[in-house]
Amino acid sequence: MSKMTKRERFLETSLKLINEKGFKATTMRDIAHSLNCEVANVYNYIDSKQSLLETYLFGISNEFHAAIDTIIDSNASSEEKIRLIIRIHIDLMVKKPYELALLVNEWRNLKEPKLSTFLAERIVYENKVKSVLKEGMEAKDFKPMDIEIATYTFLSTLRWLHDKYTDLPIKINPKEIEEQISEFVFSGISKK
Amino acid sequence: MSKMTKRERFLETSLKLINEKGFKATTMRDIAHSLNCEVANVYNYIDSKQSLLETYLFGISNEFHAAIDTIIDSNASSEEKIRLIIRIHIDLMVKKPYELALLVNEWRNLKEPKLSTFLAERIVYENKVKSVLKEGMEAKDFKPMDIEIATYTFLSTLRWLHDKYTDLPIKINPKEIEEQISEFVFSGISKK
DNA sequence: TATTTAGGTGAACAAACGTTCATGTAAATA
DNA sequence: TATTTACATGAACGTTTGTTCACCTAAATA
Repeated sequence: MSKMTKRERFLETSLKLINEKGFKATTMRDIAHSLNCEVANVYNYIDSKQSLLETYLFGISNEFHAAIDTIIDSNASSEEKIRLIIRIHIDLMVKKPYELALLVNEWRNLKEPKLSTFLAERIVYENKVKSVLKEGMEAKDFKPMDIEIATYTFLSTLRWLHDKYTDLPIKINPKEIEEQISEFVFSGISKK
Repeated sequence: MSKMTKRERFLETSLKLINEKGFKATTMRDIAHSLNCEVANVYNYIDSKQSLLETYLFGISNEFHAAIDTIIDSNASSEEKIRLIIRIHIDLMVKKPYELALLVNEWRNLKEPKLSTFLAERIVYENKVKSVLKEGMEAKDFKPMDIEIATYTFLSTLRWLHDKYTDLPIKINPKEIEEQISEFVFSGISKK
């Protein structure tokens, strides 16, 4: 399907552009220019600028949900579940760093009612993580913590990845990152 | 100084607006409207929309630098320095949550050469944190870690604060957050 | 009193924006 | 061969944008 290929090339190009300049600052003419065509042509591939953003954001959001659901439904231990959550974040960063960066930086540009849908999905995701931490606390695998603070702090440890991964030409070793972050999350920086 | 008061009221109002809608999405007419005046009047307080952003960003950036310099120049232990860095981040979140949110979300909208200046300052800040972690590793206070990953992971644990603090009407207890995050950073979530 | 200053107005500007339209071409399909 | 399809164009649209201008008013200052 030559259309599919072309459309995907278009999606990839505009994705990088939006990442560099931000969604609002990227104009349809910018996108056209980096594809060596005229503005009007862009509308052969996409309905509107807004739907472009929606495609990216809900696409990557769904991937996160699919991945975490598999983990939660498994019968792994709480610790193992947290390790797996770390892994899927790093996997997705390697496979789709630009989509991930968009997820963090550009969701504000969604309009209602899509914005509310997106935020609701995000809360659901956070709650899934929260449930794993809670489970682990109740099983005494994890220490007693404020569950809200622990959830946000934990998720934050994974939120800088895309930044370094989209910028650097030299890619950091994902396995190394996974080990280092897991170690950080489970036992911190202090020498015991 | 009635001008100072008025100008500060103007700065505060536009700061919140920009946080809600994003810098690009906030128009000068939006700002005027939320001040119950006309657009032209806004230019009595500020040179341009761009300089408005610069004022905020470099203002809060300077505060972070001033604070961390005091810590680094002290003769506290590495662990104590990290604890103090956590504290200043939380202090600033309490005092200036909106400026902090801007620092995280809107720096992309700076234009050259201010953008480069800002990014250079940020790298300097990260390097200051890095030096504390390195110092602690060499003194065997901290475990052996990849210094880059440790720095970014540590700083990330502090980067979600503003989000919750600007949104919620009920403020979380800063002292509690400080303790929880310190515990997370130094010894992780595992029950030892 | 005369004058500077702080605060405020409405209209207008040139530029940039997302989007549409009528039209064209070359290849794939029927 | 006839027709659909994918890809492409340039001009134009209505809006919105940041910013400027000439002008106004009331209070503080000289």
